[in-house]
Amino acid sequence: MNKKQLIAKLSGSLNLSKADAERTFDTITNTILEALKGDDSVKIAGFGTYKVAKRKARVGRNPRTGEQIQIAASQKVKFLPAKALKEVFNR
Amino acid sequence: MNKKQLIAKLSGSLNLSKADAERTFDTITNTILEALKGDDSVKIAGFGTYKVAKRKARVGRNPRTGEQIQIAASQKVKFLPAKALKEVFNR
DNA sequence: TTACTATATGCAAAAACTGCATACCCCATT
DNA sequence: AATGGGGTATGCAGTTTTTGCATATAGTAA
Repeated sequence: MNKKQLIAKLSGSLNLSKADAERTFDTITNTILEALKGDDSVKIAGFGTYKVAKRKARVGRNPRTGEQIQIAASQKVKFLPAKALKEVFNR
Repeated sequence: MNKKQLIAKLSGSLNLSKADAERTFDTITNTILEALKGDDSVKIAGFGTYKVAKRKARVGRNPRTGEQIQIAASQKVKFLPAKALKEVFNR
């Protein structure tokens, strides 16, 4: 399912125009992003937690040439599924 | 930030009551979950992709006792941040 | 059409996972 | 509003899993 299809579904179940559904959706993702930018994690009960994970610098490799490359430290957004979410998929 | 705080923020920016903001939010997460249950991944451009990752059974270990343990196969929801999302945190 | 995303490659090192106790913070119920 | 219970974070070690490097292409999405 892609974003367009998701918006279409939401438009139906939320009884909103597609444009409004999309605005609503974007507002939510942006709010989550803003919180994460402020170095805060976002916990959503029954769904999961978004947090910014810091990754250390390390040695990588160019798969084409085999050449070693230094990879800088970085950050990425991690999503940890809530317990309830795991259970849905493990029964 | 927890769900309650997120809902409060959304209530403001979406100009909805907190109850409506929560219903809207829950509808979205449920829609995503339903899609994932159907073994589908959910791609949201500019944000990320949710997908169900299947993990094979394997041998683990109790870190306290060192004892070997059989770990059953399982599934978990994985979130892969979109390119744009990574860039936000790596500049 | 333009932009993004998945894939595929080899490989080193980071990170996740396991059980379990403790501490803590939410959340729902009283 | 207060309280109890439950989910979640943490730390531990060792093995498994994931990550992410360059880059072109194919497929998909905006």
